[in-house]
Amino acid sequence: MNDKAKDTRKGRARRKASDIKADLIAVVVAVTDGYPCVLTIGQANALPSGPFEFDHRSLQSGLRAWVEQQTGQPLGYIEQLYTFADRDRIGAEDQLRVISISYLALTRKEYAIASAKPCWGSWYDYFPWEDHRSGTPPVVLDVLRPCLIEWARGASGGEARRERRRRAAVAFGFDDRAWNEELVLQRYELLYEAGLVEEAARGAHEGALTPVPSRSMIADHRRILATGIARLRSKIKYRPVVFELMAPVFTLLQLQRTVEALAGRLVNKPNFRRLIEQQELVEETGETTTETGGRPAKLYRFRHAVLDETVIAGTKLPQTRG
Amino acid sequence: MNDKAKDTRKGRARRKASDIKADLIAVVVAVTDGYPCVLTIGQANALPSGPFEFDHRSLQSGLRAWVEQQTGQPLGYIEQLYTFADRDRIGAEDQLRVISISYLALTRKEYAIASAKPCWGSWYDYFPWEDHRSGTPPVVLDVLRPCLIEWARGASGGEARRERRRRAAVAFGFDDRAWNEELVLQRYELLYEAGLVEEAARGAHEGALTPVPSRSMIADHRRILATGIARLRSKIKYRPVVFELMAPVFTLLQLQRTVEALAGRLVNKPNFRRLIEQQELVEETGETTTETGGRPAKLYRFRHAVLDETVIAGTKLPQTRG
DNA sequence: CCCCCTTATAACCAGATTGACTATAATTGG
DNA sequence: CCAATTATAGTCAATCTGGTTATAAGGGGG
Repeated sequence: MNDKAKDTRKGRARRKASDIKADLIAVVVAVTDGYPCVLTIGQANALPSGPFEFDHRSLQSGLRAWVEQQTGQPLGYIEQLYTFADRDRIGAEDQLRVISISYLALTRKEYAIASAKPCWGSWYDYFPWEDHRSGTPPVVLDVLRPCLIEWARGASGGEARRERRRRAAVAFGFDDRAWNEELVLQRYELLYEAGLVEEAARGAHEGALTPVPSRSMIADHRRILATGIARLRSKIKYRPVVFELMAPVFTLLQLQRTVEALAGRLVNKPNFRRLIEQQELVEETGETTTETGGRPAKLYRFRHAVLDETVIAGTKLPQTRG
Repeated sequence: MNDKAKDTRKGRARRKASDIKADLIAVVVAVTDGYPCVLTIGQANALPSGPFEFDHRSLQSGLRAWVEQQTGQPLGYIEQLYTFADRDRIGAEDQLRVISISYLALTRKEYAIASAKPCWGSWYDYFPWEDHRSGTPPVVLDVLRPCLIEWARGASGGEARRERRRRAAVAFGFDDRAWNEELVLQRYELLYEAGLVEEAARGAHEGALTPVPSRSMIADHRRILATGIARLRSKIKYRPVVFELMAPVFTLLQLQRTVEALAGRLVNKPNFRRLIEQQELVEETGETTTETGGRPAKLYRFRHAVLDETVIAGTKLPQTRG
């Protein structure tokens, strides 16, 4: 064995395949009172994460362990987001390749243990341009649009300028295009490319443009969050995952408000009810609540049986194209 | 440093986080003459794969390198399938955790370089029960159904028996249920659980049932293939990925046959044409071909522009519910 | 050379789904 | 008891979907 050679000229020697580290990163989401919240650590600028270790039974259980240790929040529903290992993400000294495996988890804050200090924040603090529930937010038209137009003007060549204009228009719904709430990642990447988010300046980019007012995160965590939001906004339309975020018993309006918080746009009330009922996703508990003001609302619970019945088929939530 | 301690009692000492190996595994798909084919190595019983190494620029480029080296097939479209690292997949001697990162790649055989010996096989060799283009295949009703009924009978307790019956019925469309072509993975896992595929017997399972006639693969490669097929069958319905499998110029019927090969079921011809045209996914080349027999068919090409226009929105292929 | 067979292409129709709107019922709070 | 608020039911048109039928344009065999 050439262990000695390896030990003496550590970093610069040829690398073995096992000089690899795997990081687990979690986007943990909960919704309360119409606010879609994400779980963070540090100064609310990092997602819970930690290395995959030898005694972790699986990737998922390793993730659960890290999140619970760092935030006291136990996780229920988990799904994988993406795995990546680009050169940009190399560890210090270039000695280690880091593979990042990111996950989306859905939970409810009530689960949280009091001992730890879970740090929840509305994800619209990080993406103020994504909340269209009260119409297009001012920041889009007043800040982003002029900045992006300016950015497009900076391209070299007329064709490149038109291309930038078109991309911005598609992503943000300019020029009478429809807003598509699923394009979260495309929008973030466009702003990154245009130097309009804080983290774009870190890599010693060109002219340091003044970033759009929004909360940032360390490394590429905000990008991972964007991926999680996009995945969730897409998934609620064809899988009954919203219920992971609901209390065991809820009213239909509460369910609708949760969907709207996630999608960042309002849906039509009668149509929403019809869609939920005709898919038999929920059943009445027989009770009502008056806590909502007005006429008492029937309480419902999720029919867990549908997960077996339709397995993975149909079961789509409203397309929220209203 | 306790390098010495580590070197002497190698395997059994406490492990560092870096005792990790990452494997890249590819499900490479092409379609020719109505056969959906998968690229294999060895005795057509393994997917192309190899470890992620230090000089790979990214996971994807590492995958491309391995596939090209092992099969001579360059890859075009690639998307990630899943990353896993369960204890089952531990390396020999329990000294190494292996993380497997699987990908789905779409390509055309024409690309293949003559030097290597690419080994293509219809994926229905591995999943004979998945091809419903000529109606429900005999193996489903004559072999799988009785075997699964027998398996359900073997459960302990009436409730467990009913549960098994129901799961089998949902997955395979028994008892007047509709066949859902997307449940590829559920079906495979059900057969695995029932001991009806060859690899289920490897883990020294209970009674060695006689497996259903079908081609098997090493390790869990067949399971990964099932994941890839399921993803592809789902994705062709809402993203224009079929075109990655088509020649630059094609007739609408050729496009339809490709979709049918993937979905394992027939679609309605006029509806298919209407769907393709109204989405403006293709444009006429102005030429026609008589190679198809009968009346000459117009030739079309994919409008790559749609990838920009709709970005990630709409653009869905037929739901193939016919 | 004509007829038949095959495939391409166009037109049509009924049922289901969707989006949007309107009306009515049941509470609370002043 | 009235007004405000919320829940719930019903309606209507536009669209989409699955399916069928009819017509056009080639090649090949008798």
